[in-house]
Amino acid sequence: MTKTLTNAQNTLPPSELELGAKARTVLHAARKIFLIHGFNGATTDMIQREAGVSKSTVYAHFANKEILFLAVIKSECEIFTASIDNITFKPGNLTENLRRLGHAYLQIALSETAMALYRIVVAEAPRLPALGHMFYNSGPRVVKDKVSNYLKAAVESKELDFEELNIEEATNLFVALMRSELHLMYLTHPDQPVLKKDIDRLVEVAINFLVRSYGTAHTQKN
Amino acid sequence: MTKTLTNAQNTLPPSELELGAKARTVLHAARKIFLIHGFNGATTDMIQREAGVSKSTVYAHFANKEILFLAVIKSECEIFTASIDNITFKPGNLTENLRRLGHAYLQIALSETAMALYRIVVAEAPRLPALGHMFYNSGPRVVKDKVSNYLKAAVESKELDFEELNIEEATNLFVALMRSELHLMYLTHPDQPVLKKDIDRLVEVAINFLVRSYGTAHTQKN
DNA sequence: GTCTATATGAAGATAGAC
DNA sequence: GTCTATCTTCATATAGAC
Repeated sequence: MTKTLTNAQNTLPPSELELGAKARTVLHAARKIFLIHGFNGATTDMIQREAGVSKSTVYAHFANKEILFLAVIKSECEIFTASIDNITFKPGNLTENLRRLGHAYLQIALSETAMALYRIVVAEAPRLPALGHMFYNSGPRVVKDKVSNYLKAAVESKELDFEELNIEEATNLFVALMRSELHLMYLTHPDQPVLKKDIDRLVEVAINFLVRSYGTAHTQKN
Repeated sequence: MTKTLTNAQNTLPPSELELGAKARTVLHAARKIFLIHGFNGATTDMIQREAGVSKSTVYAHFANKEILFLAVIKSECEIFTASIDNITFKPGNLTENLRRLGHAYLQIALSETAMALYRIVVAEAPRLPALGHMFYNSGPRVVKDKVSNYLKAAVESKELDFEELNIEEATNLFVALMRSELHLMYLTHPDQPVLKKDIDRLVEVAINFLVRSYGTAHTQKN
């Protein structure tokens, strides 16, 4: 009777918080294996072995491989969102805040975990569109809201003026400048380490670009 | 004896041109199946069925699944490069040429095939780094060379002046502006069609952005 | 819930006839 | 080279004891 109050459909993965200790062990093992091997490359055997439990323990908590996979991705997306939410602004000038925004974002987006997640989601999205939407809404969407709010404030305080562009377009441009081409570079060259120096330079170049185009008399250098 | 003149190592996939009719049938079937299902998701059974041949015919021409996969990706990359090479400039003003460059690039990058290829390469790159390098060099690298050459000419003709930026950085910015965020949007929302209107707007916005920042007295509007 | 053992199916790859 | 039939391995998932 009271059972109906919990997850009505067992087609949905359980949320991490409502899991017991053993189930979390399985989830963490699954996270590791899926992020390394992808959905099809990962096997329930690997996960079971990594977790140090038996097969039936896995299936006692997760109906099947796909449900377990979705639980992992959902959990990762939540962590992703949380770390973006943690980005803070130092009250101060435009350039400094854009710099913080850029560094914080790139530190997340270029992390091992985020790139592994990106690889999997982009690969599986055609089969599981919900995955793509979840990822977009937990990551890029959240970043863009953050940037968008900041840019809006900067327009109101007359530090920026986008003229013919609306805020969403301006946001897209700035975020795009930040991520690419470094993101693509690392995605296709997994054997090369992410260099802090490159990130720093990229952020400066992007900020410069933005301020040159849409800074006001207050913020333009020339 | 003369055999040694051909592919010395059978660990390398054969080039498309040196294949017989049946082998090409297999390759084309494999192309379709791999681009839809990815490496692990595709099975040799599917490929065999799609090609309308038997299993041993597949293995007669390609040593194993991975070799066949590499042959497909290599072939796709070559086509990719060729279509980028086809981008031409209309002698005329800066804006018009950037527009041609942008449209041609996005038409390729946002095509079904290119996005399917991107999904697979990005997913498999950690296991097969050579794949990532090949893709980067056949696609993004070629585009960037194209853009780079054009921008260099535009600097020499005093239509653009990048000041503190070198040409490579300027190229990265422009290409990044073009691709993102539309690329990411479509990757994570495979159920949504690519809209010409969005591409057009994106190209205009990016060009405007570039010219505002780095146009000279000749090319600036204000 | 958790284990060991196993059912059941599918995958990659090969044997042997033609 | 190409086919049919098959080998072997490994995958997902379950049965049944504790």
